[in-house]
Amino acid sequence: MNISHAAKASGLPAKTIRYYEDIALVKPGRNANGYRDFSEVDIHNLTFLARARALGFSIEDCRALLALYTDTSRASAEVKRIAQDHLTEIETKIADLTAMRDTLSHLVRTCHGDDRPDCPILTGLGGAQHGSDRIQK
Amino acid sequence: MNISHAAKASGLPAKTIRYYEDIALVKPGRNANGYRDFSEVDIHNLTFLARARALGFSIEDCRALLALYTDTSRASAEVKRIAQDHLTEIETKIADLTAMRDTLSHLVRTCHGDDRPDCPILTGLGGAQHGSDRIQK
DNA sequence: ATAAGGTTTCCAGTAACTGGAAGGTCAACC
DNA sequence: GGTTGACCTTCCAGTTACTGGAAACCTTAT
Repeated sequence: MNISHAAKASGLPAKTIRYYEDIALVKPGRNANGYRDFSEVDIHNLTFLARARALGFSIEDCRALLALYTDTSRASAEVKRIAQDHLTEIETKIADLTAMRDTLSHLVRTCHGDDRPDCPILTGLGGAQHGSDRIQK
Repeated sequence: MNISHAAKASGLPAKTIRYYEDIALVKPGRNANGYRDFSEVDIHNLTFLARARALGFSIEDCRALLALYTDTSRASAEVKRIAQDHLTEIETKIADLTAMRDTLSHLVRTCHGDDRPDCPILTGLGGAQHGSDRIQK
């Protein structure tokens, strides 16, 4: 299976697959002509990686998860720990973004957005801090 | 005002302030000894930048906002457009992360997390797609 | 023979810093 | 005057996870 086929099967761009080989996440074989040759297992691993990345796991987390995935004697505790840590990270990000959104949407709502120079958004960013206009660090 | 003072006043690390000078976001003066010398306006702009960055605006957005900020004849419409675009981005990110969180927290909940090798998280990532275990791209 | 469409490697760039090295400066203390 | 310690300077490299592009090779069809 050549790389474009592997790309289609896994949903990852060919460039990304080459990169994953570079950093030793996958180790496809090679044909006589030098082209990469992906086995079913390679495709399966790439699909695994695509899913884990879609869930926001870092490459290093993916490397660990993939190692655990192929080790049938692993304990699920280790996997759960990685996933739980990542879940906590995601929840922190959601909280941060939600706070940003609340502040920003308030600023946007109060800005008339016409051709007048007066702008509560810039005033808010510029340091006029009072009441709900305050921007948290 | 030297850089460590500016850092304290703006809440930005000194390294970041030097970087902002590098990319021409601020242009502090220099003392005879070569040390940077920050004016009140510089500090004010740094504080503006710190706030805008805390709201997740990109550096290039910050550059545009800062230019609009110092241009008292600007139209608020342009500012509102940048802010609204950014707000939309943030909302997209929140939605993406929320979807990740939902999938991942489901997987984490179903994993017993002990020393047994059986693990629904890995099974979910590995391609067993049925019902609510399916992972969205 | 050549053209189109694969594939290969390698190099550079992205965003926004951050760490570290090597060296200059300043204020205080002995 | 010398030395220590805390500043400051510049510059270079590394981070994350790719992505774009160039130059060149392979395959298949016309």
